[in-house]
Amino acid sequence: MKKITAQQQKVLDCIEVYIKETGFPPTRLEICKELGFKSPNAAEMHLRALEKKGIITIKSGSSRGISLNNKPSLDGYPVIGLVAAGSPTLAEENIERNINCDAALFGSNFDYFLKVKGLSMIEAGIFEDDLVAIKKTTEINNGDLVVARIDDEVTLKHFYRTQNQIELRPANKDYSVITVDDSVSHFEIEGKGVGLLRTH
Amino acid sequence: MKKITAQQQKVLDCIEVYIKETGFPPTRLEICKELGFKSPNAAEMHLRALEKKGIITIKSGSSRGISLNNKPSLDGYPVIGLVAAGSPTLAEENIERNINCDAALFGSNFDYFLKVKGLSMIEAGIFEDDLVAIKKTTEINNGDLVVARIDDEVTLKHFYRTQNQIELRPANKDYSVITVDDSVSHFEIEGKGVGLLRTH
DNA sequence: TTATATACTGTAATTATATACAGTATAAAT
DNA sequence: ATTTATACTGTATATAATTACAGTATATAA
Repeated sequence: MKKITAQQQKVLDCIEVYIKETGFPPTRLEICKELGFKSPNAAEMHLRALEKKGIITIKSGSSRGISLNNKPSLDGYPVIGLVAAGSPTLAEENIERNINCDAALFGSNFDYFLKVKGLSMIEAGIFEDDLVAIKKTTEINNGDLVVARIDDEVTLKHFYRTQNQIELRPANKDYSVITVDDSVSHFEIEGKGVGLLRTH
Repeated sequence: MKKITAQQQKVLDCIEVYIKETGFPPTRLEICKELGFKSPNAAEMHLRALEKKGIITIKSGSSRGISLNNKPSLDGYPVIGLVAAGSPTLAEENIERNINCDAALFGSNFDYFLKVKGLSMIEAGIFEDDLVAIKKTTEINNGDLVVARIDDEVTLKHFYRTQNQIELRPANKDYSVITVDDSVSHFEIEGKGVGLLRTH
């Protein structure tokens, strides 16, 4: 993101405050009135600059057609979509969006949401595109829902430790159990599922 | 809050979706285009009705001057456990606890959480003690997850309207379809499931 | 029976708004 | 030394948008 000038920041703040108070964005003239400009073109130029810098989007020809592109929700939780091979789960590139909610929404606190891919946990009531709230921890008990990394691939399964090996069990009879053994060069528990969020 | 008609609900939903997608409210003509009306006055009249009922506020003379009055409830969203026979779902005695979260957690806004009893929706990934986010509305499409009241009993099922009857279908082959017919003295749709919350 | 509310079509006027164009001025970058 | 970006004023105009008014039709309430 490019640097923003002091005046552009003022205009941006003005838009944010206006939306917060009214529920819709201001017009050029309203921005001028608020900031003391005498020409609508003053606002127009700042809006163009902000758009060029990718901070807002202006829908041409529409009144009040300003949308804010920044949703950095300070206290939101990141939604992790597909994890690119080799990148840390929480890397910027894997964050799909942010969700604002209470830290205690699922009893214990958590760190991020993982968006479920595939149907391997369907019998546990975990469907594709469901969001599983993940708490970063390596304290795992048998039967826990875990996020594990196996050879640069991230997977969500039930964890079971038997006498001398670790099993990652799907909840779908069409999938097979993953056994962590010598054929696996890298294995790591990233965290534990503490909750689930689904939008119908 | 006064009762809202089906058409007014459509207009309200349309506004909510539009704001969610663009960041600013629609014009009368945009509402018409979305809902198939041919006169801007159709939208105007619905907006006036919604304003009269206190659901929206219209800033006169402003383009796109629509604000939603839906307030993020101060002490969170109620979790409804067992609904006592004869009592309104949201009656004090049925509220188990309150959950603090964003109104837009599930895309559209919602009114309360219903705690799931029994296994009748298990094949839809809805387990016992899951919390289903319910939006109070009577606008239902086939296949929607609905909260229905049948003879003072509240149930969560999939809604299907066939030629001449209404069916409430469970998502569990061990349960049978409920057919709404003459044997039912009272039937009412209370709302629609828009999301799900589960704590592991 | 007569209102009153819902649910629209269709037209038109007024005003709200975006946006182009012509300037002025200053500071930083090339 | 000349361009380029910032930071505006001031005017004008096409069009976006609200909103009034005149109808039609149906259902429900008083």
